[in-house]
Amino acid sequence: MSLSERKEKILRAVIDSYVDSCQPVSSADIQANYLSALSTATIRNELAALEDMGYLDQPHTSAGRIPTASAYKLYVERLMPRRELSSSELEIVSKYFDEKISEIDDVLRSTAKVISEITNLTGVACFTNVGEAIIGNIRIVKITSTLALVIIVTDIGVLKDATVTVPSDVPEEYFAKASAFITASFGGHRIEEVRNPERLICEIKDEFRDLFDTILEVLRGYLDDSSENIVLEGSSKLLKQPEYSNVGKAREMFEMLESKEKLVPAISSKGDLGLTINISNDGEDGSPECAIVTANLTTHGVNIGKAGVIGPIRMDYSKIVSVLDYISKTIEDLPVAKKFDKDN
Amino acid sequence: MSLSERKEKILRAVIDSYVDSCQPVSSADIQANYLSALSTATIRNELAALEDMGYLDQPHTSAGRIPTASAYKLYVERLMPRRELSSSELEIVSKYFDEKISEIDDVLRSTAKVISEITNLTGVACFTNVGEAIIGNIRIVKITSTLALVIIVTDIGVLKDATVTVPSDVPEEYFAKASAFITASFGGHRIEEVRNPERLICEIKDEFRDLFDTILEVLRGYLDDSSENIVLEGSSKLLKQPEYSNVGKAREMFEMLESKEKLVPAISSKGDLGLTINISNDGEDGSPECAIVTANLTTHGVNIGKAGVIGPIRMDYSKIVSVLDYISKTIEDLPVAKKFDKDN
DNA sequence: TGTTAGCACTCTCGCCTCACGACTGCCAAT
DNA sequence: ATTGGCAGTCGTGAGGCGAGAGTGCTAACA
Repeated sequence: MSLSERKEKILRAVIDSYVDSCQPVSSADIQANYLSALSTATIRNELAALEDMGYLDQPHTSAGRIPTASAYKLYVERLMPRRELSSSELEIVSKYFDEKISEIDDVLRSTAKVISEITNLTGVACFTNVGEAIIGNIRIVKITSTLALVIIVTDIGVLKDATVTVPSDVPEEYFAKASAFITASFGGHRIEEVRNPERLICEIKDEFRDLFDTILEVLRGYLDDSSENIVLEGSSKLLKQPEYSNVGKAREMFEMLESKEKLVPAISSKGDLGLTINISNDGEDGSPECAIVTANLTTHGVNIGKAGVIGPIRMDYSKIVSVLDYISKTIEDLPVAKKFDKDN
Repeated sequence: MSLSERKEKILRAVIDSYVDSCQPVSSADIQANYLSALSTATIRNELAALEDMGYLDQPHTSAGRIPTASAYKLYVERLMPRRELSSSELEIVSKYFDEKISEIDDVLRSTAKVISEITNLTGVACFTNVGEAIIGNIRIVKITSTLALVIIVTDIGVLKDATVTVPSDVPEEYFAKASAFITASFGGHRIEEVRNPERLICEIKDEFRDLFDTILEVLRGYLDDSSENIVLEGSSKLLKQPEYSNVGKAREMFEMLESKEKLVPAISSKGDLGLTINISNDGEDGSPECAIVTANLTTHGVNIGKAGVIGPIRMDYSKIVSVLDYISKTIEDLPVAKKFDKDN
């Protein structure tokens, strides 16, 4: 079903105004601020038609209109203007990305912070499913008489290392040899392949058997708690939004943000698109009424994760999409990204 | 100023009742639920006296009494009962600590979770000021042609490691020698001593000069962002407390929780006591009206950090102190703690 | 046929009032 | 010193009312 140009203009006006003020939009508002060439009566007729088509809602007879979820979807797909970032927004981005960033964790954190600061909503960033990372190099380093550190280098960077206990009488040279063997076994494989370890290597030397199993366990550990890898910034900003001035709604929202179990699927849904917009109406699955917009992050072509924004359904999609686009590009070219080259 | 036994009983009743219900407590309430032997008139007289002494407040003439901050202080010091944990509470603790915990991060996270779950408030845990950690062993490990990992082992565990860029032509053997030299230079010193590096060593071999400076920079990095080391769990639980049913108050609170700059001093104040109770009244320094109770965490005698609870001033101090006590003891004996022994 | 002015109608919101009831403080009796 | 009784205070919630916002509809007009 396609809309006349005038209907599109009016619908856009309703959305823009409502996003800005969170107040139902009246025909007079539209005339005063967006389309002064039309009379309020004409606008009213069009509003009534748009309501029939399912794009608008009316809280009660003597109130203005508010956009429905379908209206937002249409807005994102066809109606919204593509913006450039303002200079103050560009400044915020460079504030966080110009300073030296030395760890991939910092990339995620800065990304989430920038998003939050520019949009005044909650910024979120997470690693790609760590199971898909390709193992490059595994080093076991003895650090005390009974402890060793397992360092796993992958195409998306160095994983958070794990400590393992080892017998105190193992000489350091052993670990050098073991590292080489282990790297030979796992190198080039995706982490999730450890679920079927028998495919990894034909024969395991007996002397490395224990260590091999330990490393397997460590790798499985990464598969289990991908939850650790979510960064949230600016959750408190949600409390500034009128949608959550009701404490009950606010609590639903914060409970979702806190429970990674709910958050992970919400963020990673619809995997591979460049941009995902996920508008969830209240009640359908216990999740609060909110919208999540995420973009994939890549550096030099390697997918490292996702970043986006969480907020009420009423948000400035135009601005958000621009910001996410710009940040994606910024990260694509980040100098720090060199460290993720597969030159190991 | 000392209170008669009856005044103490009444004050305790007021606090217990108010903590439970968040409603002003009337003389009739006290008679019905705590002290049926006394008449309401007598209780009223005592209440008036306690109000004169500054322990109680009256929101308005026809309301009951609520405890003041001094009342809570007195309660914690002398009035409150010392409890044992209930069996369901003990179950929660063992749920989080019986499963294998392999990293110090996990200790903090579990601690915060347990506290939050038992108290229904926000649990917090953090490392001791990392500057006081004593360096044991520093290893530099080459992981790609241009990147190396700096692993710093201290008496409180392995620090989150840092990646540094290195010239691609440096042979691996160099790092082994360098690690030995660097360890010799820094070993046994507290991290904060790097502020005056000239005291650390008399002469630096030229070949290690660059690396030495890099490590200095890495160590200084830890001093700067101690903020990373705070774990919060269950912030959303605060929204269940009537104190924060007003969104404005809730936002103040969440903004504090989000800004490590405000949170760190609040948690680490009054350093060395076994238990610190910090009741901050609204407005005095921009921080929200809340109370923070923290305990020191040690394992096998080594101080590793702090843990506690953040919530409204009206909280069940008796329960909280018991929980913190019990958790402290649990962590003191955690098997995982062995890895912090200074045997390196 | 599309657009517009005018008007009656609807519904929310804030305001006011008022009566209820929760507690207290005080006084007089024990 | 304690207690019952009672008058007094004050917050709270219900109900009513008027203003104002915004609509839908109708009739006129291009």
